[in-house]
Amino acid sequence: MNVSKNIGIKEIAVLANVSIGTVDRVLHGRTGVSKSTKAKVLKIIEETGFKRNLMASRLKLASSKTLQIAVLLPEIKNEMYYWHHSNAGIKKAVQELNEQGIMANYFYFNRLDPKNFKKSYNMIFEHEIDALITVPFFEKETDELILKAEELKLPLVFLDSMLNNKNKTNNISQNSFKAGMVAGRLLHGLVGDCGQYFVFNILNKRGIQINNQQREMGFRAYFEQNLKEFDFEIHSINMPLENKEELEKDIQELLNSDKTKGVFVTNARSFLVSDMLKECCISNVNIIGFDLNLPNLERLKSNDIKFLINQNPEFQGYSAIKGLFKYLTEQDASELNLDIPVEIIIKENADFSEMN
Amino acid sequence: MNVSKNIGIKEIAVLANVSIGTVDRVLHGRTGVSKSTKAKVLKIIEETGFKRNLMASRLKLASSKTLQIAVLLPEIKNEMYYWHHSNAGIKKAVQELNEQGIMANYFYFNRLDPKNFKKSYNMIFEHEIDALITVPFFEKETDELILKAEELKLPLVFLDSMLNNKNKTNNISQNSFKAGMVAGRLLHGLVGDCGQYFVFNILNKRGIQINNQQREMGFRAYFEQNLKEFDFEIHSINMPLENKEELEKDIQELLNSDKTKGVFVTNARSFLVSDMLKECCISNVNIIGFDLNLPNLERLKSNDIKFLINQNPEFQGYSAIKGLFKYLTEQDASELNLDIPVEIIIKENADFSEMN
DNA sequence: TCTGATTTCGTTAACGTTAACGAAAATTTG
DNA sequence: CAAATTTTCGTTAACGTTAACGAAATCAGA
Repeated sequence: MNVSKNIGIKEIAVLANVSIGTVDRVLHGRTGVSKSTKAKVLKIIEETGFKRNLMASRLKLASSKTLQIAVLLPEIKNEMYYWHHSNAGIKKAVQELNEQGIMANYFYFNRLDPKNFKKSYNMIFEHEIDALITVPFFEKETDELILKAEELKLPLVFLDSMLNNKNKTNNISQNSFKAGMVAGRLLHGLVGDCGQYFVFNILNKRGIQINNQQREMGFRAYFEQNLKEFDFEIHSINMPLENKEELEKDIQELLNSDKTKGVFVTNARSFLVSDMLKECCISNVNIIGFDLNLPNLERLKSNDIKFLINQNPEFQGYSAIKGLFKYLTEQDASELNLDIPVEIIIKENADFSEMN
Repeated sequence: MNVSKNIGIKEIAVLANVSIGTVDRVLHGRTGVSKSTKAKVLKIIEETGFKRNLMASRLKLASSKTLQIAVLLPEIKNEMYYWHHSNAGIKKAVQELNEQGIMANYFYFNRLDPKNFKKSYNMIFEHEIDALITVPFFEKETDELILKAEELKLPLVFLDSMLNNKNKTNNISQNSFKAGMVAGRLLHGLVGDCGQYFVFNILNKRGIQINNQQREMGFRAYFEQNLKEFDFEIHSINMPLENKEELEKDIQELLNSDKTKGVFVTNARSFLVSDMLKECCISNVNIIGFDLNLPNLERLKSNDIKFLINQNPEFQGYSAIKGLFKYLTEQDASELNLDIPVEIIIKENADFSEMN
């Protein structure tokens, strides 16, 4: 059992023949140290593999300055809503790091109003913050935000990216294309080569999302890559949230056959599709959708939905805070980009405890 | 933006009209404080909701005593082997907590020799350790270990539990029955009601494991619960690792039909079954197995295995260290029992980066 | 060469917790 | 009731890092 005491700033100072103050100065790249002594200290640090003790560092610093993380998310209407989970993860991480001096400040924007998003982040910039966590909802406004953050040298992390950011930014999100591929294989396994396939894109007032497009592309890519003789069609159905009655006729026509049917719902509302198809008396249908919201979980439990894909929003939020903290305290940005696994949920491995 | 400074031991001392030394004494339940002052301090602590600053605590304590965690795992033969991943998770957590004063000491036992397991943990007990992480491989010896650890008041965490521990202990492991249920649904989805089902239990010198039995039970339970008219058979095949040639004949006979076949391999060697069936020219077969070892991943990539269930050994090891640290530093045992999710892996959401 | 400005650097008091040390108070003993 | 014990409690120096403060050394200008 080796017991190697970690080397500290004091030892470095002795070895380099300087004071701890000087070591601290070079560690933080502060001014006031000559080139030669800087080199000397750096050499010793290199040789000894010294890493500063973060816990001592945070103990000292947390008392004078707590890191302020701004969080800008869509308005949360419903306790069980998707963003509620992102928030929960953020809160959990902040709780864990609380004594180390970090705080989250929550802001919300109207999910249908780009202007409001812009106004919100401009308002945030008037406060003194150290980083911003948000969501790339609106293409143009997001680009502007990226530029502005760069200008202000403000770390920026996006959750649930729906945009192909041209500028490289920090993204913690699931690869939607990959998720579509997963959905493809799962549905294909259930439905087989002789079935019918449908992609349901549910449209809200903002139209179809890039995320959903990517998911559909991945879904189609699965079939193209895995079935040489691809002689059956995948129907895309764009379903507006309102006046879906007129759609129901088309659906009756399209889906009313004896064939096994596979339905891929590219967003979180697969329960709506499930209910609609049930109402239309469509049978022999296998549905796969996204996100573990309450109504989806109910349909999973009742076997009306076969698969759900989890984006783990709680983990996304949690990771964003942890990653930012690491970046702000260690200048280590490695945890600011995360590819959230495509988690496959069925009735047997689902956690229904939130339903009770 | 509220900025609430955390209350400290000093404030408690002032409020209770005692010195910080006394506050520290009641915080640690040490002797030397009268009943009345103890009550007084406790009351203030309660009222203020004071939580001691762990980072300051660890800063002080890490210098005088680093926590020693003993890790006793089966001998690791192969870099890619299952236990290698447990080890990697343990190492990662220890790395993260290094400066807070924690160390892991690794020990290995012969996987086929219960005596050696016992000898190993007895040897470990001669060292000064603060906790032990191990694996419940052998029923009798594990029970003895549990008793001994209780006696020594030594925290004990089991990874990959294969035993129904009568004594309550700390387990970080996947629910094997549930995993079997998951396998049941996934295979049933692919194979349907008209197929044939097989459970392969691969036997090594130690015979069949309780884990594997539980998995089979879960698998069968799925079908019993979900198919009212359950008129087809699930064949169990016990396959010894050596002289499997004689088995091949039986298998030829059993599996040689046009029907779609579903094969559930209850341990990590599904690649062996896959290869064997291929050799026997059995077609139309769907295999599901456990663990993301290299040969399994290769068969997943080549579509010879359809599903793999991940037990996330790395996460298990990681969580064991983190949980023990929390317990040893905060007396909070809540993270010492973990139900590892049944993670479903298919070709599209697998991480093949370790194959390269 | 002397003054003043500037750069370089060492000293020190914190951050909140811990526990050793010893002083004071309370209790027991003869 | 004084001496000896025992119990209760306050003081203090750490843990490793930070940054303010000011001293010493170097440099610039006349």
